[in-house]
Amino acid sequence: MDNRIRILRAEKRWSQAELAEKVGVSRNSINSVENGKFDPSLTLAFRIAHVFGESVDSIFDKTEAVADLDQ
Amino acid sequence: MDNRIRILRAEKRWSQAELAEKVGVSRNSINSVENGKFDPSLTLAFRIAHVFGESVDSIFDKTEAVADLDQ
DNA sequence: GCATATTGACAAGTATACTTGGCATTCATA
DNA sequence: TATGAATGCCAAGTATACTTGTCAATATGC
Repeated sequence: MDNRIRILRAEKRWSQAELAEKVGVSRNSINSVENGKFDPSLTLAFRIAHVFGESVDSIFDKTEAVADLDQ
Repeated sequence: MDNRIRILRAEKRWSQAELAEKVGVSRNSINSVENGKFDPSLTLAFRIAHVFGESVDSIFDKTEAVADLDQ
């Protein structure tokens, strides 16, 4: 799933390891989510949004998730 | 995780089975998410938000998810 | 009352998010 | 140089989202 994590992280000048520590997951998880290897849980999405002071909807791109829903 | 699915579903007069069919998961999954038995994936959260025409952040309550993040 | 729809719940299996640990590459800087 | 920080990636294990199938309890309509 596309997301703005890398950009937001650059603005804050946080490494993947720093972000991982802030939201309480492993660096590998941040790396995998950031690179679209797998989607975060809703809980992790909320935690990432929280530390950046943004909404889940503004950080993660729902396009692929809802692509097949429109009648 | 607290959420407004039951209320939104009542407004639309959709059964759990109807909502499940719309978002492409089993009725058991909707029932479990609605009753807080487990949290939805971010993808499912987006799909639920989409069929109700709302945002993920407005439907799901992030309070528990971010409870331990504030320094 | 009777039939049907809806919901809550459980068990067992599958898919996937997430962990730990490690290794290679790149970049900055001493 | 060389040393460390940051990133990408892989493998194997654990945790949990989600499925199918089923049953009981409750509501709703005839």
